[in-house]
Amino acid sequence: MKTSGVSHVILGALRHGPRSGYEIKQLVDKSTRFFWAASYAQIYPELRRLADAGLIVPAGEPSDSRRRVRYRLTPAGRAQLERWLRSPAAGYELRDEGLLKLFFADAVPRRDAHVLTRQLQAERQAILDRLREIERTLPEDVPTSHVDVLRYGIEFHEWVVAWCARLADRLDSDEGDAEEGTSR
Amino acid sequence: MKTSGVSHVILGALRHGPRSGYEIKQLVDKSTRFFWAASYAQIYPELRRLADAGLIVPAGEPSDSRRRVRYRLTPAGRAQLERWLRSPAAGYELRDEGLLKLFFADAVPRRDAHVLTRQLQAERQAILDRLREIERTLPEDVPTSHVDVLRYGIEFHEWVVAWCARLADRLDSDEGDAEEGTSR
DNA sequence: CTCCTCATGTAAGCGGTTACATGATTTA
DNA sequence: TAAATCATGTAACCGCTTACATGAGGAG
Repeated sequence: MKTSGVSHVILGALRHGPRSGYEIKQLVDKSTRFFWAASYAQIYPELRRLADAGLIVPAGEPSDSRRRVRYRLTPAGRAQLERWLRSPAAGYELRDEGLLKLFFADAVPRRDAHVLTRQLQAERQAILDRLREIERTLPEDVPTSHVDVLRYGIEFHEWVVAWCARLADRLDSDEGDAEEGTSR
Repeated sequence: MKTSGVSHVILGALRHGPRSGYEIKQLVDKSTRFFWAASYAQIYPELRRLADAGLIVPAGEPSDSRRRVRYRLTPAGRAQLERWLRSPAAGYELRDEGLLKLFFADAVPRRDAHVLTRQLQAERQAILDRLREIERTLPEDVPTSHVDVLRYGIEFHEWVVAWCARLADRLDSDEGDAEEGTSR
């Protein structure tokens, strides 16, 4: 079976015990969403495919009167997860409208570019705040690998906010130069 | 007309003079690709739509014996570009397989997690090298806004590489602890 | 009894990539 | 004259989002 994208999220989410599609979605929204999102419309059909391929099976556990199907990894599923983790490829895709605007910022007066930068800074600051909130309310039993990645997010956003501030200051101090357009 | 995504790239690419679809694609591949990619299959149809909407027009310039259509911004097109640049929204989307692997890294022994981190570091270092090469070979007349964004890319990747190195060192020094699985 | 959360799903559509098709012009 | 590059385009497909549908169980 060709695993890719959602498959790895699901396989990974099941690595420490059975989870349902709903629970996986919750996990994703609380954690991987920032660098790898997934929706129900991806998760549920993919659970089917993974089950058909024998990588996961419904865990026949005692149901607590909730209609719900939890899946667990089969040996084949765990092997697949480990194979993926050990494989070298690790693509990277970004769509950052803020950077795109900054890139074309010389189409508007310096003033506006300055405002633009401050807006970007504020947005990233808001994300940073949310990440810090997540860190504060982190349960005890969370794996270190999760903490590592969360710290990545926090420290990255700290860096971005500082970078925006630096750029904004520069755009501010140079004020008085030629307006409009050619800011080179 | 509903402008979004490619529209802004095109409008932005035309802000300093007429460009053809081919030239826009080249510009994208050399610069915005890292934070906003675009393919021919997006660019050419979008040029049509923008022209139909009156935001751009074919620049009837003296052709240098090349079959080619360059477009330039109409006043409406420039207004649209500036409106977008001044609008507050600036979405952000990331798909980072490296982080996803790190997130699930406690499914393999510490050794493998260490290797994984080093691989990630090497990949990001390679991107960093390419960005530095671009910076070295930057033409004179490039707008400062482009330089700013390139510097962002370079400094960001410097930060990432350092972060990976730190994590890898930690995974290395703790060696001797419990293998396999529960790395907390 | 009502509302909220739990829980599983699907249809339609959008944004994007990949692969292909075509031909002109320049360079070796 | 062959190969590379310039130049414009499209069809098929894929991954993903949005919106909707349905119903059960728990909370007030």
